Amino acid sequence: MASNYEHNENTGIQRRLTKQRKIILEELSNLTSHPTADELYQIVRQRMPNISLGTVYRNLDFLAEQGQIARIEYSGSQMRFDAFLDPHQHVRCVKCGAVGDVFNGVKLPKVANMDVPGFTVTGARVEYDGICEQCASQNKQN
Amino acid sequence: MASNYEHNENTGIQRRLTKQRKIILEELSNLTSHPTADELYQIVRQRMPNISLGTVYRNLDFLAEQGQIARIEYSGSQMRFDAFLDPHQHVRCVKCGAVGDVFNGVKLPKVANMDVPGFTVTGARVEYDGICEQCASQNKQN
DNA sequence: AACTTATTAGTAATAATTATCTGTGTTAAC
DNA sequence: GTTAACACAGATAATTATTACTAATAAGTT
Repeated sequence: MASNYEHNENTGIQRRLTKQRKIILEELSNLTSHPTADELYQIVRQRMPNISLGTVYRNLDFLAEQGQIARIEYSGSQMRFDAFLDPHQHVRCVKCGAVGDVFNGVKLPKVANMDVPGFTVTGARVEYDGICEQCASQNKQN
Repeated sequence: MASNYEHNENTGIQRRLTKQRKIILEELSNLTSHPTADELYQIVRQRMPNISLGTVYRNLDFLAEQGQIARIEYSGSQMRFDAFLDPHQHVRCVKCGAVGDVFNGVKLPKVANMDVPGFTVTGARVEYDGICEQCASQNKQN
């Protein structure tokens, strides 16, 4: 039953499992919608009305740092978060920004030895663009 | 001397090739650095001190809309612009955000017929992460 | 229970971008 | 050539997403 938060070996800083952190992780885990910080804030608020948006941001940062959740930094848009960690890729609706999972995506080859003048390439990812069902049906949604 | 305006067939709106627009496109074309709007603003200012940042943004938007330049909307970072239109991909330095060109990148297969529940996939792109030479040598630059 | 200090709520600050507004220069119509 | 229409400029204000600051609180240890 040991806590995950007892000690960070690197920094020596003791991390605490606060109610807020617990609820944020719980609620994110219940979602498949890849919410933004603010969207998750609205949800968490229902269980904990006084929580602040800053706390949500801070904990999402922390959890991403710990590798417990993943940041989805999709091109030119707001940051989104995902508690599902199995390797997969993402599509984004170019109309509304909704993000979906792609499990049968393109497999990228090893990229570490690529010859790119001026850069040492360390990684790569594929981003898909698309239209979500909702936007496809309602042909003029934002 | 041809008239200095363009007629947009789609909108019927008459567009003007202003000094500002001309210089913005010229200076961007001279750069291989994929500048941000503000970086380009600083450069254009040397030729036209009274130009405003808003004008740079407005014209970059316009030029991108017309397909004369490309927007580089790299994950979770500031927008950058590129006047070089031949198909290529980009690396971004994870330390300083600098963007470089990748010409020998992964070729993505056609993606339009992918089966992704809830989405119609229309396109895809590869984003590379890396470290630029400068950051690699000075091991503690931002 | 007392103590230490990481974390919180609340708020202010920052950064990037977009919108507004008024004046000006070009263009098209007379 | 005048004039009316209007795209665009510069200046500035507003917005949006995110981060920083601070005093009070509470998690985890002793």
